[in-house]
Amino acid sequence: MTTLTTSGAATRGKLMQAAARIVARDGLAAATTAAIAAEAGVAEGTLYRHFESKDDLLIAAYRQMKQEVFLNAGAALDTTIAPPERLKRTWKVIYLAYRANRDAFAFGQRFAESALAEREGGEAGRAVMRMVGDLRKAGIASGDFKNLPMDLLSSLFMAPISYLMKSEINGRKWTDAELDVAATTVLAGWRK
Amino acid sequence: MTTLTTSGAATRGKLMQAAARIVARDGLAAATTAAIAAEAGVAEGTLYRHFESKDDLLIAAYRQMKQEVFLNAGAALDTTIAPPERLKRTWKVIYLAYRANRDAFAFGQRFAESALAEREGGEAGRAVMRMVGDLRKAGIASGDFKNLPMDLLSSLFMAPISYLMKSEINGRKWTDAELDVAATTVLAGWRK
DNA sequence: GTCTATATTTGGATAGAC
DNA sequence: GTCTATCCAAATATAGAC
Repeated sequence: MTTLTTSGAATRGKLMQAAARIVARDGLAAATTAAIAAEAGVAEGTLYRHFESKDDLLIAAYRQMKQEVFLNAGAALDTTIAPPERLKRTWKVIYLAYRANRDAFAFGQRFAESALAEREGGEAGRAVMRMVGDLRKAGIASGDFKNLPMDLLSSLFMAPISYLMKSEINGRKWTDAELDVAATTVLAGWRK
Repeated sequence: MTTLTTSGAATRGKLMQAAARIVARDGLAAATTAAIAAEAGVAEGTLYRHFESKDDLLIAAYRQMKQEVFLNAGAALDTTIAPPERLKRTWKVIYLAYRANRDAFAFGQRFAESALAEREGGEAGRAVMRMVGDLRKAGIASGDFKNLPMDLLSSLFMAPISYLMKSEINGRKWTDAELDVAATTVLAGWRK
Protein backbone atom coordinates (compact mmCIF):
# COMPACT_ATOMS: atom_id res chain seq x y z
CA MET A 1 0.00 0.00 0.00
CA THR A 2 1.02 3.60 -0.39
CA THR A 3 1.97 5.69 2.58
CA LEU A 4 -0.41 8.05 4.28
CA THR A 5 1.37 11.13 2.95
CA THR A 6 -0.51 11.13 -0.34
CA SER A 7 -1.17 14.85 -0.23
CA GLY A 8 2.15 15.49 -1.95
CA ALA A 9 1.09 14.08 -5.29
CA ALA A 10 -2.24 15.86 -4.98
CA THR A 11 -0.52 19.19 -4.50
CA ARG A 12 1.59 18.58 -7.55
CA GLY A 13 -1.53 18.03 -9.61
CA LYS A 14 -3.23 21.07 -8.17
CA LEU A 15 -0.25 23.22 -9.13
CA MET A 16 -0.26 21.97 -12.73
CA GLN A 17 -3.98 22.52 -13.09
CA ALA A 18 -3.73 25.97 -11.59
CA ALA A 19 -0.94 26.97 -13.94
CA ALA A 20 -2.82 25.71 -16.98
CA ARG A 21 -5.97 27.52 -15.92
CA ILE A 22 -4.20 30.84 -15.47
CA VAL A 23 -2.34 30.59 -18.77
CA ALA A 24 -5.59 29.72 -20.55
CA ARG A 25 -7.47 32.58 -18.97
CA ASP A 26 -4.93 35.40 -18.79
CA GLY A 27 -1.86 34.40 -20.77
CA LEU A 28 1.61 33.13 -19.96
CA ALA A 29 2.77 36.43 -18.52
CA ALA A 30 0.05 36.25 -15.88
CA ALA A 31 1.23 32.86 -14.68
CA THR A 32 3.58 34.12 -11.98
CA THR A 33 4.63 31.91 -9.12
CA ALA A 34 2.49 33.99 -6.79
CA ALA A 35 -0.59 33.65 -8.99
CA ILE A 36 -0.14 29.92 -9.51
CA ALA A 37 0.28 29.26 -5.81
CA ALA A 38 -2.76 31.37 -4.96
CA GLU A 39 -4.91 29.61 -7.59
CA ALA A 40 -3.77 26.24 -6.30
CA GLY A 41 -4.45 27.28 -2.73
CA VAL A 42 -0.92 26.67 -1.49
CA ALA A 43 2.00 28.84 -0.45
CA GLU A 44 4.46 30.13 -3.02
CA GLY A 45 7.36 28.28 -1.44
CA THR A 46 5.53 24.97 -1.74
CA LEU A 47 5.83 25.16 -5.51
CA TYR A 48 9.56 24.60 -5.22
CA ARG A 49 9.08 21.41 -3.21
CA HIS A 50 7.44 19.87 -6.28
CA PHE A 51 9.25 21.50 -9.20
CA GLU A 52 12.74 22.78 -9.69
CA SER A 53 11.50 25.96 -11.33
CA LYS A 54 8.38 27.58 -12.69
CA ASP A 55 9.38 26.57 -16.20
CA ASP A 56 9.61 22.94 -15.17
CA LEU A 57 6.12 23.14 -13.75
CA LEU A 58 4.74 24.53 -17.02
CA ILE A 59 6.52 21.91 -19.12
CA ALA A 60 5.19 19.12 -16.93
CA ALA A 61 1.67 20.52 -17.18
CA TYR A 62 1.94 20.72 -20.97
CA ARG A 63 3.12 17.14 -21.40
CA GLN A 64 0.44 15.77 -19.15
CA MET A 65 -2.31 17.67 -20.94
CA LYS A 66 -1.23 16.49 -24.40
CA GLN A 67 -0.99 12.91 -23.27
CA GLU A 68 -4.44 12.95 -21.70
CA VAL A 69 -6.17 14.41 -24.75
CA PHE A 70 -4.56 12.11 -27.29
CA LEU A 71 -4.59 8.93 -25.24
CA ASN A 72 -8.26 9.35 -24.43
CA ALA A 73 -9.04 10.17 -28.05
CA GLY A 74 -7.04 7.25 -29.38
CA ALA A 75 -8.70 4.79 -27.03
CA ALA A 76 -12.13 5.69 -28.38
CA LEU A 77 -11.27 4.52 -31.89
CA ASP A 78 -12.47 1.51 -33.82
CA THR A 79 -9.66 0.33 -36.09
CA THR A 80 -11.92 -1.87 -38.18
CA ILE A 81 -13.58 1.09 -39.88
CA ALA A 82 -12.36 1.93 -43.38
CA PRO A 83 -9.62 4.60 -43.36
CA PRO A 84 -11.56 7.48 -44.94
CA GLU A 85 -14.40 7.30 -42.45
CA ARG A 86 -11.95 6.56 -39.67
CA LEU A 87 -9.98 9.69 -40.49
CA LYS A 88 -13.06 11.83 -40.21
CA ARG A 89 -14.13 10.24 -36.94
CA THR A 90 -10.68 10.57 -35.45
CA TRP A 91 -10.59 14.22 -36.40
CA LYS A 92 -13.91 14.82 -34.74
CA VAL A 93 -13.06 12.87 -31.60
CA ILE A 94 -9.99 14.99 -31.04
CA TYR A 95 -11.88 18.16 -31.78
CA LEU A 96 -14.57 17.25 -29.27
CA ALA A 97 -11.94 16.31 -26.69
CA TYR A 98 -10.55 19.82 -26.91
CA ARG A 99 -14.00 21.36 -26.90
CA ALA A 100 -14.76 19.51 -23.68
CA ASN A 101 -11.66 21.09 -22.16
CA ARG A 102 -11.06 24.48 -23.69
CA ASP A 103 -8.65 25.48 -21.00
CA ALA A 104 -6.38 22.62 -21.97
CA PHE A 105 -6.46 23.75 -25.58
CA ALA A 106 -5.84 27.41 -24.84
CA PHE A 107 -3.02 26.55 -22.51
CA GLY A 108 -1.45 24.32 -25.14
CA GLN A 109 -1.63 27.00 -27.81
CA ARG A 110 -0.01 29.60 -25.66
CA PHE A 111 2.64 27.30 -24.35
CA ALA A 112 3.50 26.09 -27.86
CA GLU A 113 4.13 29.67 -29.01
CA SER A 114 6.40 30.45 -26.10
CA ALA A 115 10.13 30.01 -25.92
CA LEU A 116 9.49 27.20 -23.43
CA ALA A 117 8.32 24.95 -26.25
CA GLU A 118 11.92 24.67 -27.42
CA ARG A 119 13.00 23.46 -24.02
CA GLU A 120 10.16 20.94 -23.96
CA GLY A 121 11.87 19.04 -26.74
CA GLY A 122 8.83 17.86 -28.68
CA GLU A 123 8.12 14.81 -26.60
CA ALA A 124 4.53 15.91 -26.11
CA GLY A 125 3.89 15.79 -29.86
CA ARG A 126 4.83 12.16 -30.25
CA ALA A 127 1.35 10.86 -29.38
CA VAL A 128 -0.08 12.88 -32.29
CA MET A 129 2.50 11.61 -34.73
CA ARG A 130 1.89 7.99 -33.85
CA MET A 131 -1.84 8.39 -34.35
CA VAL A 132 -1.40 10.10 -37.73
CA GLY A 133 1.15 7.50 -38.77
CA ASP A 134 -1.24 4.63 -38.06
CA LEU A 135 -4.03 6.24 -40.02
CA ARG A 136 -1.77 7.05 -42.94
CA LYS A 137 -0.42 3.53 -43.16
CA ALA A 138 -3.87 1.97 -43.13
CA GLY A 139 -5.15 4.35 -45.80
CA ILE A 140 -2.22 3.81 -48.14
CA ALA A 141 -2.53 0.05 -47.75
CA SER A 142 -6.22 0.20 -48.63
CA GLY A 143 -5.51 2.43 -51.62
CA ASP A 144 -7.57 5.33 -50.26
CA PHE A 145 -4.86 7.84 -49.39
CA LYS A 146 -2.08 9.50 -51.31
CA ASN A 147 1.43 8.59 -50.31
CA LEU A 148 2.27 11.93 -48.76
CA PRO A 149 4.83 12.64 -46.04
CA MET A 150 3.71 12.25 -42.43
CA ASP A 151 4.44 15.80 -41.41
CA LEU A 152 2.35 17.22 -44.25
CA LEU A 153 -0.63 15.03 -43.38
CA SER A 154 -0.21 15.84 -39.72
CA SER A 155 -0.25 19.57 -40.46
CA LEU A 156 -3.34 19.34 -42.64
CA PHE A 157 -5.02 17.29 -39.92
CA MET A 158 -4.24 19.50 -36.94
CA ALA A 159 -4.52 22.92 -38.57
CA PRO A 160 -8.32 23.18 -38.76
CA ILE A 161 -8.67 21.76 -35.25
CA SER A 162 -6.53 24.57 -34.00
CA TYR A 163 -8.25 27.33 -35.97
CA LEU A 164 -11.79 26.22 -35.29
CA MET A 165 -11.07 25.85 -31.59
CA LYS A 166 -9.62 29.34 -31.48
CA SER A 167 -12.91 30.65 -32.81
CA GLU A 168 -14.83 28.69 -30.19
CA ILE A 169 -12.79 30.29 -27.47
CA ASN A 170 -13.83 33.64 -28.90
CA GLY A 171 -17.47 32.66 -28.60
CA ARG A 172 -18.24 31.01 -31.96
CA LYS A 173 -19.99 27.69 -31.55
CA TRP A 174 -19.62 25.55 -34.67
CA THR A 175 -22.53 23.36 -35.66
CA ASP A 176 -22.11 19.68 -36.30
CA ALA A 177 -22.52 20.29 -40.02
CA GLU A 178 -19.74 22.86 -39.98
CA LEU A 179 -17.42 20.46 -38.20
CA ASP A 180 -18.24 17.91 -40.87
CA VAL A 181 -17.16 20.37 -43.55
CA ALA A 182 -13.82 20.71 -41.81
CA ALA A 183 -13.38 16.96 -41.37
CA THR A 184 -14.29 16.37 -44.99
CA THR A 185 -11.79 19.00 -46.06
CA VAL A 186 -9.04 17.17 -44.21
CA LEU A 187 -10.09 13.93 -45.87
CA ALA A 188 -10.00 15.62 -49.29
CA GLY A 189 -6.39 16.56 -48.68
CA TRP A 190 -5.37 13.03 -47.77
CA ARG A 191 -7.46 11.24 -50.39
CA LYS A 192 -6.05 9.87 -53.62
CA MET B 1 8.14 69.34 -47.88
CA THR B 2 8.86 67.53 -44.68
CA THR B 3 11.04 69.02 -42.02
CA LEU B 4 14.65 68.08 -41.51
CA THR B 5 13.94 66.19 -38.30
CA THR B 6 13.01 63.00 -40.11
CA SER B 7 15.03 60.81 -37.75
CA GLY B 8 12.05 60.57 -35.41
CA ALA B 9 9.95 58.45 -37.72
CA ALA B 10 12.98 56.36 -38.58
CA THR B 11 13.60 55.59 -34.92
CA ARG B 12 9.99 54.57 -34.52
CA GLY B 13 10.38 52.08 -37.34
CA LYS B 14 13.64 50.76 -35.97
CA LEU B 15 11.99 50.10 -32.63
CA MET B 16 9.11 48.19 -34.19
CA GLN B 17 11.45 46.09 -36.31
CA ALA B 18 13.70 45.40 -33.34
CA ALA B 19 10.78 44.27 -31.20
CA ALA B 20 9.43 41.97 -33.92
CA ARG B 21 12.86 40.47 -34.49
CA ILE B 22 13.39 39.68 -30.81
CA VAL B 23 9.94 38.19 -30.37
CA ALA B 24 10.42 36.04 -33.47
CA ARG B 25 13.83 34.84 -32.36
CA ASP B 26 13.52 34.47 -28.58
CA GLY B 27 9.86 34.83 -27.65
CA LEU B 28 7.71 37.53 -26.12
CA ALA B 29 9.29 37.25 -22.69
CA ALA B 30 12.66 38.16 -24.17
CA ALA B 31 11.34 41.40 -25.61
CA THR B 32 12.14 43.60 -22.65
CA THR B 33 12.44 47.34 -23.06
CA ALA B 34 16.19 47.03 -22.53
CA ALA B 35 16.54 44.34 -25.20
CA ILE B 36 14.39 46.20 -27.73
CA ALA B 37 16.31 49.43 -27.26
CA ALA B 38 19.65 47.65 -27.57
CA GLU B 39 18.55 45.83 -30.73
CA ALA B 40 17.31 49.08 -32.22
CA GLY B 41 20.53 50.85 -31.26
CA VAL B 42 18.86 53.54 -29.16
CA ALA B 43 18.58 54.29 -25.47
CA GLU B 44 15.86 52.71 -23.39
CA GLY B 45 14.29 56.04 -22.52
CA THR B 46 13.92 56.90 -26.21
CA LEU B 47 11.31 54.17 -26.56
CA TYR B 48 8.91 56.24 -24.47
CA ARG B 49 9.26 59.24 -26.76
CA HIS B 50 7.63 57.17 -29.51
CA PHE B 51 5.24 54.88 -27.65
CA GLU B 52 3.23 55.26 -24.49
CA SER B 53 4.23 51.81 -23.27
CA LYS B 54 5.96 48.64 -24.37
CA ASP B 55 2.60 47.06 -25.09
CA ASP B 56 1.66 49.90 -27.40
CA LEU B 57 4.89 49.40 -29.31
CA LEU B 58 4.16 45.69 -29.80
CA ILE B 59 0.58 46.33 -30.89
CA ALA B 60 1.74 48.93 -33.42
CA ALA B 61 4.35 46.53 -34.78
CA TYR B 62 1.74 43.78 -35.12
CA ARG B 63 -0.74 45.92 -37.00
CA GLN B 64 1.86 47.22 -39.37
CA MET B 65 3.16 43.74 -40.14
CA LYS B 66 -0.31 42.34 -40.88
CA GLN B 67 -1.16 45.24 -43.11
CA GLU B 68 2.03 44.92 -45.10
CA VAL B 69 1.67 41.20 -45.75
CA PHE B 70 -1.97 41.31 -46.78
CA LEU B 71 -1.91 44.55 -48.73
CA ASN B 72 1.07 43.39 -50.74
CA ALA B 73 -0.53 40.01 -51.30
CA GLY B 74 -3.87 41.47 -52.30
CA ALA B 75 -2.32 43.87 -54.77
CA ALA B 76 -0.70 41.00 -56.66
CA LEU B 77 -4.05 39.48 -57.56
CA ASP B 78 -5.84 39.26 -60.88
CA THR B 79 -9.59 39.44 -60.23
CA THR B 80 -10.48 38.22 -63.73
CA ILE B 81 -9.36 34.68 -62.97
CA ALA B 82 -12.11 32.17 -62.15
CA PRO B 83 -12.68 31.84 -58.37
CA PRO B 84 -11.34 28.30 -57.87
CA GLU B 85 -8.00 29.02 -59.46
CA ARG B 86 -7.96 32.45 -57.89
CA LEU B 87 -8.44 30.93 -54.45
CA LYS B 88 -5.46 28.67 -54.89
CA ARG B 89 -3.27 31.48 -56.19
CA THR B 90 -4.26 33.79 -53.38
CA TRP B 91 -3.45 31.12 -50.85
CA LYS B 92 -0.04 30.62 -52.36
CA VAL B 93 0.74 34.32 -52.66
CA ILE B 94 0.07 34.81 -48.97
CA TYR B 95 2.06 31.73 -48.07
CA LEU B 96 5.02 32.95 -50.07
CA ALA B 97 4.73 36.40 -48.56
CA TYR B 98 5.16 34.88 -45.12
CA ARG B 99 7.94 32.62 -46.31
CA ALA B 100 9.80 35.66 -47.57
CA ASN B 101 9.57 37.14 -44.10
CA ARG B 102 9.56 34.40 -41.52
CA ASP B 103 10.28 36.78 -38.70
CA ALA B 104 7.06 38.60 -39.44
CA PHE B 105 5.17 35.34 -39.31
CA ALA B 106 6.77 34.08 -36.10
CA PHE B 107 6.21 37.42 -34.45
CA GLY B 108 2.57 37.38 -35.49
CA GLN B 109 2.01 33.88 -34.13
CA ARG B 110 3.49 34.67 -30.77
CA PHE B 111 1.75 37.98 -30.47
CA ALA B 112 -1.60 36.43 -31.40
CA GLU B 113 -1.27 33.89 -28.58
CA SER B 114 -0.45 36.49 -25.98
CA ALA B 115 -2.85 38.40 -23.81
CA LEU B 116 -1.97 41.51 -25.84
CA ALA B 117 -4.02 40.20 -28.74
CA GLU B 118 -7.17 40.97 -26.77
CA ARG B 119 -6.11 44.56 -26.32
CA GLU B 120 -5.33 44.84 -30.03
CA GLY B 121 -9.02 44.53 -30.76
CA GLY B 122 -8.85 42.56 -33.99
CA GLU B 123 -8.29 45.48 -36.29
CA ALA B 124 -5.28 43.75 -37.79
CA GLY B 125 -7.43 40.85 -38.96
CA ARG B 126 -9.77 42.99 -41.01
CA ALA B 127 -7.57 42.93 -44.11
CA VAL B 128 -7.79 39.13 -44.14
CA MET B 129 -11.54 39.13 -43.73
CA ARG B 130 -12.04 41.53 -46.61
CA MET B 131 -9.93 39.40 -48.90
CA VAL B 132 -11.75 36.20 -47.94
CA GLY B 133 -15.09 37.95 -48.31
CA ASP B 134 -14.31 39.07 -51.85
CA LEU B 135 -13.25 35.60 -52.91
CA ARG B 136 -16.27 33.98 -51.31
CA LYS B 137 -18.70 36.35 -53.00
CA ALA B 138 -17.19 35.80 -56.42
CA GLY B 139 -17.20 32.03 -56.00
CA ILE B 140 -20.79 31.84 -54.85
CA ALA B 141 -21.89 34.08 -57.72
CA SER B 142 -20.13 31.84 -60.22
CA GLY B 143 -21.64 28.74 -58.64
CA ASP B 144 -18.26 27.26 -57.70
CA PHE B 145 -18.33 27.62 -53.91
CA LYS B 146 -20.66 26.44 -51.19
CA ASN B 147 -22.53 29.12 -49.33
CA LEU B 148 -20.63 28.73 -46.07
CA PRO B 149 -20.11 31.36 -43.39
CA MET B 150 -17.18 33.72 -43.78
CA ASP B 151 -15.47 32.79 -40.56
CA LEU B 152 -15.48 29.09 -41.42
CA LEU B 153 -13.97 29.71 -44.83
CA SER B 154 -11.45 32.07 -43.34
CA SER B 155 -10.37 29.47 -40.80
CA LEU B 156 -10.01 26.74 -43.41
CA PHE B 157 -7.99 29.16 -45.53
CA MET B 158 -5.58 30.40 -42.91
CA ALA B 159 -5.09 27.21 -40.89
CA PRO B 160 -2.74 25.38 -43.28
CA ILE B 161 -0.77 28.54 -43.92
CA SER B 162 -0.09 28.76 -40.24
CA TYR B 163 0.78 25.12 -39.72
CA LEU B 164 2.98 24.76 -42.78
CA MET B 165 4.86 27.93 -41.93
CA LYS B 166 5.48 26.68 -38.41
CA SER B 167 7.16 23.64 -39.90
CA GLU B 168 9.29 25.84 -42.12
CA ILE B 169 10.49 27.76 -39.12
CA ASN B 170 11.58 24.44 -37.66
CA GLY B 171 13.62 23.68 -40.73
CA ARG B 172 11.17 21.87 -43.01
CA LYS B 173 11.16 23.29 -46.55
CA TRP B 174 7.95 22.39 -48.40
CA THR B 175 8.19 21.68 -52.09
CA ASP B 176 6.00 23.42 -54.59
CA ALA B 177 4.03 20.22 -55.07
CA GLU B 178 3.39 19.97 -51.35
CA LEU B 179 2.15 23.53 -51.22
CA ASP B 180 -0.18 22.68 -54.09
CA VAL B 181 -1.62 19.84 -52.06
CA ALA B 182 -2.40 22.27 -49.27
CA ALA B 183 -3.92 24.87 -51.60
CA THR B 184 -6.02 22.20 -53.28
CA THR B 185 -7.21 20.99 -49.89
CA VAL B 186 -8.42 24.47 -49.07
CA LEU B 187 -10.22 24.64 -52.39
CA ALA B 188 -11.86 21.27 -51.72
CA GLY B 189 -13.29 22.67 -48.52
CA TRP B 190 -14.77 25.69 -50.25
CA ARG B 191 -15.97 23.94 -53.39
CA LYS B 192 -19.58 22.94 -54.00
C1' DG C 1 5.37 18.88 3.18
C1' DT C 2 3.78 23.28 4.00
C1' DC C 3 3.98 27.75 5.73
C1' DT C 4 5.84 32.75 6.57
C1' DA C 5 9.23 35.67 5.77
C1' DT C 6 12.97 37.53 2.94
C1' DA C 7 16.93 37.89 -0.33
C1' DT C 8 18.07 39.15 -4.96
C1' DT C 9 17.31 40.42 -9.63
C1' DT C 10 15.08 42.37 -13.22
C1' DG C 11 11.34 44.67 -15.29
C1' DG C 12 8.75 48.96 -16.96
C1' DA C 13 8.74 53.62 -16.72
C1' DT C 14 10.31 58.59 -15.47
C1' DA C 15 13.48 62.87 -14.63
C1' DG C 16 16.39 65.99 -16.24
C1' DA C 17 20.74 67.27 -18.82
C1' DC C 18 22.15 67.98 -23.54
C1' DG D 1 14.69 63.76 -29.82
C1' DT D 2 18.06 61.32 -27.50
C1' DC D 3 20.83 60.08 -23.71
C1' DT D 4 22.22 58.78 -18.69
C1' DA D 5 20.78 57.87 -14.29
C1' DT D 6 17.39 56.40 -11.28
C1' DC D 7 12.93 55.05 -9.00
C1' DC D 8 9.63 51.72 -7.89
C1' DA D 9 7.09 47.53 -8.34
C1' DA D 10 6.99 42.82 -9.19
C1' DA D 11 8.98 38.30 -10.00
C1' DT D 12 11.81 34.09 -9.03
C1' DA D 13 13.74 31.61 -5.72
C1' DT D 14 15.51 30.52 -0.88
C1' DA D 15 15.73 30.07 4.45
C1' DG D 16 14.08 28.43 8.39
C1' DA D 17 10.14 27.57 11.70
C1' DC D 18 6.35 24.24 12.33
